[in-house]
Amino acid sequence: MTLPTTSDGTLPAESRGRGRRRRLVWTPTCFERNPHPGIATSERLAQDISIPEPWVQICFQNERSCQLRQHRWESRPWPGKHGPQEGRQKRTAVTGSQTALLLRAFEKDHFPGIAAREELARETGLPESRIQIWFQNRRARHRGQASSVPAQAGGLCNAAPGGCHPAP
DNA sequence: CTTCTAACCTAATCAGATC
DNA sequence: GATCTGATTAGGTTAGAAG
Repeated sequence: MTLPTTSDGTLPAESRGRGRRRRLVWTPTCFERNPHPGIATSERLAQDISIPEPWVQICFQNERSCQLRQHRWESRPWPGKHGPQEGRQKRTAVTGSQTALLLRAFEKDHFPGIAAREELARETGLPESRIQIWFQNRRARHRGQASSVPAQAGGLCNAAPGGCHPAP
C-alpha cells in the first residue's frame, strides 16, 4: 500500500465547492486482510502511510461496500464480521462547553463542510472526525423534531442501485 | 463526455456512561 | 434497567479526477 496523493501531488488542504475534503488518489488499495480493522489497526495504518486515521476508515468503508456488492453478484457468502473484534475507538467525552459550541454550529448549519468542521475542531479541541460523527448522530436523532432541516445532503431517499463497481 | 471511486450521507445498531 | 449519546456498520449518492 502506498501513499495517497492528489492529482497535483499536494496534500488535500481546503475543500472546494460545497466543502468536501479534497479527493485523494489511493494506490493501489488500502484493503488488507482484515476488512474490519479496529482503532488500533486503523491508527497504525494511518501512521504507516502518514495520513489521518479517519481517511483510513473511509477507505475501508468504501472497500467493504464494493467487496460486499461483488460477493452478492457472484452469490458468494460475505464473511462479514468474524473472529475476534478489535477494540473500538474509545468513547469521547464531550464536555458541556464543547456541546454548547457544537449545538450553536448545528443550529446554524446541519451540514457543515470541511472548513466549518475543521474550525469547530480547532475551537472545541476535538478531532475533526469526531465532529463529523457528532453531526451525524445529531441529525439522526433530531430528524423530524427539527422542522427546518435544509433540503440538502446528497439526495438520500432516492435509492438506486449503482455505486462503485459494475456487475462482473 | 464517460467512467471510476473518494467523500459523504442515512438508518440501524452496538456499547459506554450516567441516573 | 432505562436513557442518552458516541462509535460502527451496511448500503446508498455525489462530485472530482482520470481516461
